[in-house]
Amino acid sequence: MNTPLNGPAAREPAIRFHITRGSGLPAYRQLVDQVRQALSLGLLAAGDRLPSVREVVAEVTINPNTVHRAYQVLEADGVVEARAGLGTFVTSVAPPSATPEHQMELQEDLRSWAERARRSGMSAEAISALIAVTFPNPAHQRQSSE
Amino acid sequence: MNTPLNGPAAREPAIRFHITRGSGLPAYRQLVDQVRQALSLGLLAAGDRLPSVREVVAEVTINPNTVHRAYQVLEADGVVEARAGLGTFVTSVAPPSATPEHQMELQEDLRSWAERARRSGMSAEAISALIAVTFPNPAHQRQSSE
Amino acid sequence: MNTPLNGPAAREPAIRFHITRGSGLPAYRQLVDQVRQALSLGLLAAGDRLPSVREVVAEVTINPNTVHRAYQVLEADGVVEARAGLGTFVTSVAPPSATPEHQMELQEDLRSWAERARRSGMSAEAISALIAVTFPNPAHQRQSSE
Amino acid sequence: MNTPLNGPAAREPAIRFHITRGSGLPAYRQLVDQVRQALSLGLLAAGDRLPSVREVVAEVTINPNTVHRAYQVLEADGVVEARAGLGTFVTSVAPPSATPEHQMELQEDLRSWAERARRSGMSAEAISALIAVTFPNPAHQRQSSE
DNA sequence: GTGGTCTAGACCACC
DNA sequence: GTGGTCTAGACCACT
Repeated sequence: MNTPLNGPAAREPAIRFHITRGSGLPAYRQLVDQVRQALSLGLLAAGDRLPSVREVVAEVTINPNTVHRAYQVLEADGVVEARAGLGTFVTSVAPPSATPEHQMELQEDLRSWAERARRSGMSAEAISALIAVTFPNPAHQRQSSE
Repeated sequence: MNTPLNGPAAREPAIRFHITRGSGLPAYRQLVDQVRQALSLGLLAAGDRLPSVREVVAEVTINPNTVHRAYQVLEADGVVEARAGLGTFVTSVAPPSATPEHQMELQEDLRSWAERARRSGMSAEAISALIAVTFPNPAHQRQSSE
Repeated sequence: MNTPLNGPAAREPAIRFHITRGSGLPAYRQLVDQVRQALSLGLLAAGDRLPSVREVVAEVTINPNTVHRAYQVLEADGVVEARAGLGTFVTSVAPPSATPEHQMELQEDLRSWAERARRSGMSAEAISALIAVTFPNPAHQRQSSE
Repeated sequence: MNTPLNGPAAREPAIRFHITRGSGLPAYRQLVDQVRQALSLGLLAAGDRLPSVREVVAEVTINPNTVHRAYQVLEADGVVEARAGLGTFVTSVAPPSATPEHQMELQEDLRSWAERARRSGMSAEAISALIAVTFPNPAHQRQSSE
């Protein structure tokens, strides 16, 4: 759990969003996916507060309605809960994963794998493609409603 | 060229498509991405013929217009060339990549990496998330053309 | 920019389209050509907003999809940029051309040339044909993109 | 009239075709238009023989059926007449136009006009656009069936 | 048979 | 309101 204290605006958000415009993925969906990813990696835990709509808008240049919609989807899926005047809070418990240390280790292994691939002549596109081919149906491709 | 033999209708298509409905990615975009991925992995080469629109339709249950749209995007990007009455052909040369053997080796390494991750307690979602976090802006997220 | 004043809905579109049904040229292509012509004549400049799809539909009696297709081609060629909820905007800078006054002068010369041709017995068809023969490959006959 | 002699294959064709692939205009339509233009300029006259389908195919890389179709359209419009074993011959009389000398003079004037336009900074595209704007509905944009 | 264009209409995402 | 995607189906052009 990530220091779940009280007081409305007292701490900085537990997650920072980013939108990739070029991708075909709708913006609201990118936000939803990022929350879910952070959850499954333990970067976000029950009780954590999502940044307010305004904070997100200030950060990523997006329409407030779009952020709001993403939060609604997450709430409908039972992942977060909006509390009037306080903000939006994670409610679902993160599924057990590897320890943060182990995850970092795995991430390092993945990076060095990519480095090897690049040294053997593969472009960034090719490496991406190889990953896509190896894991044909990644988890982020599911529908909403868990 | 990959399969330069036989008469026009004698050889099977150089690529087979698949659509993931649940993903937020538009179907036509998935087709486009799959062609580009195949190209960057050397699975598709200049001169190869893409399956006809009708063949794709028969295979993946999608509207002909949607397939056509994907092919149009690829043509606008200079990746393929459509010739009425003949079909749609790859024109762009694949950038040099690793040898097929080396690619298979790398793919095997990637699979065993994922296996290790899973054994250390990570769910498929978590593994996907870890990959997404490690490679923030994969190549397939670019916009078309300039 | 041509008309940089006023609020969003206050100014009239920077270009008006017209479709010639009888010509063999596809409608979407006529729209594309008209935008590019206006651009090369300086009638349209970076920042200008094209009429919305619905506006065009109301003006020329054409299917929204066809207009959309034209705008898509222009976007793929980097000429315009579509922003959902806002409209479609010219992005490419017009190449330097003659001054508007000079262009009007040249146009006047061209008109009087045609008048002379007509007085010497040539029909409108013949004059058209003479122009076509004199400029065999006009710019509007190019393919899109690379 | 352009030396209308006899004997099937004895003289060279009175017109040479060219196809612009990039243009949206269908190939058959380009052939039709070229015949009509030549006619209205007096380059083709009643009795002249069009090149045979084979000759056209050898010249412009096009499917025989497409050439055939163009000739059929012209025949349906009463412009030409196919005579079995002999070829296709122009039947319609050319409308009166300017004398060849006068036409050449006018063409020269047009060329020098374009030269002036170019010297004042206009690109080839801009010149094309200016012509298109000045003559909004050129004759070649009519439907078939005179 | 191939690709290409157009219409019609529904539904989604974004501002 | 804006643009974007998809379906359905008709018709055309080309080989």
